Amino acid sequence: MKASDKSKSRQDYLKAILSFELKGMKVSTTSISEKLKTKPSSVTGMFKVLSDLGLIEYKPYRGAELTDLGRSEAISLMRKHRLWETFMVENLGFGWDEVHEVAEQLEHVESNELIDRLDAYMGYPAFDPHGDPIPDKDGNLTDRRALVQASTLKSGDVASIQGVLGSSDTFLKHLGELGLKLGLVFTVKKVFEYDGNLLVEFPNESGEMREHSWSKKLVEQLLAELK
Amino acid sequence: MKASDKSKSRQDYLKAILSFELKGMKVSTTSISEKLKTKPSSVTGMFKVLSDLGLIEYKPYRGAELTDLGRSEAISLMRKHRLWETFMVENLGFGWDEVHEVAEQLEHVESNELIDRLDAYMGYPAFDPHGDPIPDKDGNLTDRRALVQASTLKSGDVASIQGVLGSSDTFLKHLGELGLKLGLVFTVKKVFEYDGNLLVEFPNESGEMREHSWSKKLVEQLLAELK
DNA sequence: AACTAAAATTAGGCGTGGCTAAATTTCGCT
DNA sequence: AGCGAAATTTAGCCACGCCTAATTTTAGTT
Repeated sequence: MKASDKSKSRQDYLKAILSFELKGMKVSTTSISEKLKTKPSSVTGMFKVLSDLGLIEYKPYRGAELTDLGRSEAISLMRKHRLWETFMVENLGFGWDEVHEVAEQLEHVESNELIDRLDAYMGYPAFDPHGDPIPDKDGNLTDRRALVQASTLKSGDVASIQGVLGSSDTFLKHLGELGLKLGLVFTVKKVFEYDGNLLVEFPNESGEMREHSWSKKLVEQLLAELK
Repeated sequence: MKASDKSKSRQDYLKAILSFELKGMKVSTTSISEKLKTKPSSVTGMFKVLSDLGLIEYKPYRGAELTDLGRSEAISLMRKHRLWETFMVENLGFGWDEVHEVAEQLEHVESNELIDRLDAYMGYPAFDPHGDPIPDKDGNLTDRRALVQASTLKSGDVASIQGVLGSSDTFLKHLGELGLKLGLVFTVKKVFEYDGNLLVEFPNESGEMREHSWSKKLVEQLLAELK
């Protein structure tokens, strides 16, 4: 049995472990079993296997930790998952909420060439449709901690546009029509419960403050940095 | 156990069975085992399972035949396989010879919505990069165009490459090395009686006309459409 | 420090889809 | 028709990843 023996199951475990590590949580057999809809005893068994493969550090009763090898494998899976989600939303027109399940399957397709070409085809997006960063082929993440989807802003917040999640023609064209540019500082005047629209205020080209209504669809694709 | 319980293995068997039926060949346990790199005894076991699932008709010692249910499942897999191959070649820039393995994995992704959107995204292609017809979502095939083996062409004929008969790695790789692509228009300058080679002329990547000699073995596997 | 509840591991099984070896059926040939 | 080789099936086994039940370890409370 070699580390190069990938299996869907092992990959699912690595991804689950990574997700807990990223949240700064201890990786227990119980938590993993809940995430993967298995039982703790099954997780113990798999931890032994992953440990033998050098993918995790595992001490009985002490939980698990990814090794560098395991982490890079898990990040590669995350990269695949997020790139596929991006492709489905940006190119195939799926809703951002419809793509997770299918991406769970697509991420297990073994071909770095495929995923790297898909990445290039989409213009190396830095974020997926949920606003999560997409690791590059070396596993590096663009740091996104300071950025939030504009849809999460509250009334009274002052923020600047620092990125977008989409890259479709129509989306980018729309941004131009609204006069939105990277770095634009705006104030949230009101959040409409009803439809999720945001009433915002920002200066037009002449520097005069104007109010605009941004659609929910739009603000979900805007990444903002709070002032 | 239900028919809706798809499994990679069962799907591979259905596809293999379909491929033999399409060639008009009897579906024996030996032939399937060779195709799937398993053993005849394993095939016997799986035939029983598929038969219980109503996907094939199986009489011991008599081989197997797809039921309508099994055939429609197999054709759906063929559709997925060919659409993914088309996507990889047309959109991602892969060569003909590089896509089969990966498509074998992609075809197992379960989502009709995904494949139908991919189909639409590419404009409902009727043929894959090898010239094989792509079934539509109801399983209907466009009739293969009036194609002839390139080996039957005469001096002076102008034709385009529309498909290939072989699918071996070395064959497909060879096509790439020669710069042959689907749709390539060429002129037959001469047919050599001696060895059946064809002297042909077609443009290289830069658009300059060049003469090449195609071996008999090669042209027997090339499907062409006369202009 | 002892006790107990929660968490984790071990023991023992199960289903899937492979395998080898042995037995059986089919089929071509004389 | 019958014989032998080839094809096929049966019998019995294995690895993987899951399960339940029983046991062991840890950690919190008094």
